[in-house]
Amino acid sequence: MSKCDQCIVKQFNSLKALTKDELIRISGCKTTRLIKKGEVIFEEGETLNGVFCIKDGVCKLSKLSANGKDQIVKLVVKGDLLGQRSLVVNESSNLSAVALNDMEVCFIPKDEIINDLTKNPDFSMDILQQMAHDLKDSDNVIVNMAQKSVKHRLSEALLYIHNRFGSDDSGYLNVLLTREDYANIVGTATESAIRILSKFKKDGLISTDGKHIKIENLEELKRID
Amino acid sequence: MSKCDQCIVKQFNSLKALTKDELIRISGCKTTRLIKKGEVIFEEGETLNGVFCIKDGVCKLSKLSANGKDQIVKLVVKGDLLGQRSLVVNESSNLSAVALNDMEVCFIPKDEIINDLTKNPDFSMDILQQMAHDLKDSDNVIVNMAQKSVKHRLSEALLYIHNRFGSDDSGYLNVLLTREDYANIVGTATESAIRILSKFKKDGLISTDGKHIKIENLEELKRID
DNA sequence: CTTAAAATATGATATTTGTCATGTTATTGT
DNA sequence: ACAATAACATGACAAATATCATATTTTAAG
Repeated sequence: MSKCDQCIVKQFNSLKALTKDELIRISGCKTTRLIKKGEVIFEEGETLNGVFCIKDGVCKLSKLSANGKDQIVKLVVKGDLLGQRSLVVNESSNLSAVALNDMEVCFIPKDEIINDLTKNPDFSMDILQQMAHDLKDSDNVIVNMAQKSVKHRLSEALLYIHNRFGSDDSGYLNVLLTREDYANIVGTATESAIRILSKFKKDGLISTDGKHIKIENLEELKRID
Repeated sequence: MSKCDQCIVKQFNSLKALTKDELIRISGCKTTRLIKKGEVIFEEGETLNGVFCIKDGVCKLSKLSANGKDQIVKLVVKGDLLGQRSLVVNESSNLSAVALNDMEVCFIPKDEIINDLTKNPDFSMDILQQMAHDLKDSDNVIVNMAQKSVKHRLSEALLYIHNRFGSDDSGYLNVLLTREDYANIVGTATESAIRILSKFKKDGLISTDGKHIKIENLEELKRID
């Protein structure tokens, strides 16, 4: 069993605010789980019995809209926590989580987190700050959705993924998304996303190799509006 | 000077989690301010030196988009707190706040709130829960913006205002918004908002008297998509 | 009370985006 | 290796929405 107090991943989330003792206690009750690409971590409406700490991999958080389309609300990466929101308000999850590549996650039972939340002000303050930050991000997403064109949103999605997840040696984005995923991030029809990506390709802004996308002209891509 | 511990308004926000002593202390340092309709409470980018507790009135929280349009992100009412997010992360405000009618607000200095936040776990937990709730709301707004038509969003805006703020004796919505405000809530051009409201009126879903809007057929309005 | 400014309204038109159809190319399971 | 399925691609068209112009009505300032 790996030890949370020695885990580097916790540096990137609120668990860093826990004391050594608290981390050791959590080491004793956490479970580690390997999740395959495409696997569902939890579904919208499901009761979460704890939080997930992402040790490796990326997953998408989405919500089903009335029109039957999934809207991807957030991408969650190595280092992020998952499920705190639902846990804090003691509600079932408002989002579904699906792995975008093979993942390794640690599951920490609800009671442990609640316990730390009530007893360690550093921890609850860190969670609070993280949530305040998420809320600001959400405001920005709302404004983008409301005011920017699909083309603009898609260019920004590419730039976001480039900045957040980086690219491999050959310059291809590290996260593999289907065209449908891209459509579900920017909130458009899959065909529209495909068309716009084709246009970007034709204009030399990106190149593609199957699902792999490489940004060829970052500056021009930033200028899209 | 009015006493916070006897103020009914605090029941509706996180200040209810404060002890009587803490409330008395806050009574001593808070200032009350009357704000006229249309007046700016604070601007995007402005440093907030505390939080506002809305005693009466309504204001809009908006963010300026790159295209020069304001996007209204939230309506804040009597009983709500304003500015906690910025205060928690110690950042300048990401939103502007403008009064939609005459308001009465109490301003509580930053240090007092920070002090309570670190010393009273009930208070910080309440703030945390409120923020978790806001975050869920934001997710829903994102999905709506991304997946629903302008007409649908506008119908839902009317229903939201009806539910949240109610109507007067004659059935007119209690909050007066310009057509531009409606456009900025749903994220569309002012002309589009005007056109759709005209259509709603023609179809008997609403009636209008200047800026005053009355919902005439709630059920049909709910059916718009 | 009057006049300028702002808000509302509506037509004409352009642009953006969605939908449906259909074909091709990749992936996956056996 | 090979079907079956999913993903990608693209044309044709429809629908939604934005933009620009202009007129009318309402509101606010002096």
